[in-house]
Amino acid sequence: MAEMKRIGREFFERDAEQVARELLGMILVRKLKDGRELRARIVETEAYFGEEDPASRACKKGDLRETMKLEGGRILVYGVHNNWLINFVTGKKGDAEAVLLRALEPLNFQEKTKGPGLLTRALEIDKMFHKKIIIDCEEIFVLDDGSQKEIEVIERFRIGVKRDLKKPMRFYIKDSKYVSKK
DNA sequence: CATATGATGGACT
DNA sequence: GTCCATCATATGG
Repeated sequence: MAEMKRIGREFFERDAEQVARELLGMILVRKLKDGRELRARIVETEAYFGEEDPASRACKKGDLRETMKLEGGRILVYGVHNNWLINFVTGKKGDAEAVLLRALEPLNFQEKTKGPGLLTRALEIDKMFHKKIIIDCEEIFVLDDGSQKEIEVIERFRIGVKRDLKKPMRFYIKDSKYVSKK
């Protein structure tokens, strides 16, 4: 078994695209109140930016933009169509950037996780986590087991957005059965 | 307080 | 691929 390393602040304080790519293959750990520990591999992510990104909710002023401007490593949760979506804020303080978690591969549990709204339900993530810091959070964090180097990354345009950027900002693990959409 | 708005999911063609 | 139920949130008065 490869060494399990917990991801720190430096990892998140970089460009959203870079973080979105490198998050693939890593393990998201969620400790529930009842003691159960859910583990899932991150298989699909999307990068979002600020004012210059027409698909980002941070292109308009408000709490979403302010949260995305915080330092890398913050958790951002917001609701749409009665689903909670979880993001990790990336970049330095002042940069409006974040990475959306779109799909997970469950490792030790059996719930639907093929989609951003489904995975938050499976992991019991809600607005309580908004603005928390993932670096030293006991209830949720990310582990690197070193499997990332064996992964082949596919690039696609983002899903469900009206206007996208010129460059694909959605990334997923090739051949994963748990990707939300090919 | 009123109301517009989806970074969705699931059902259906 | 298209349609749409549904509801927390953001924003403005």
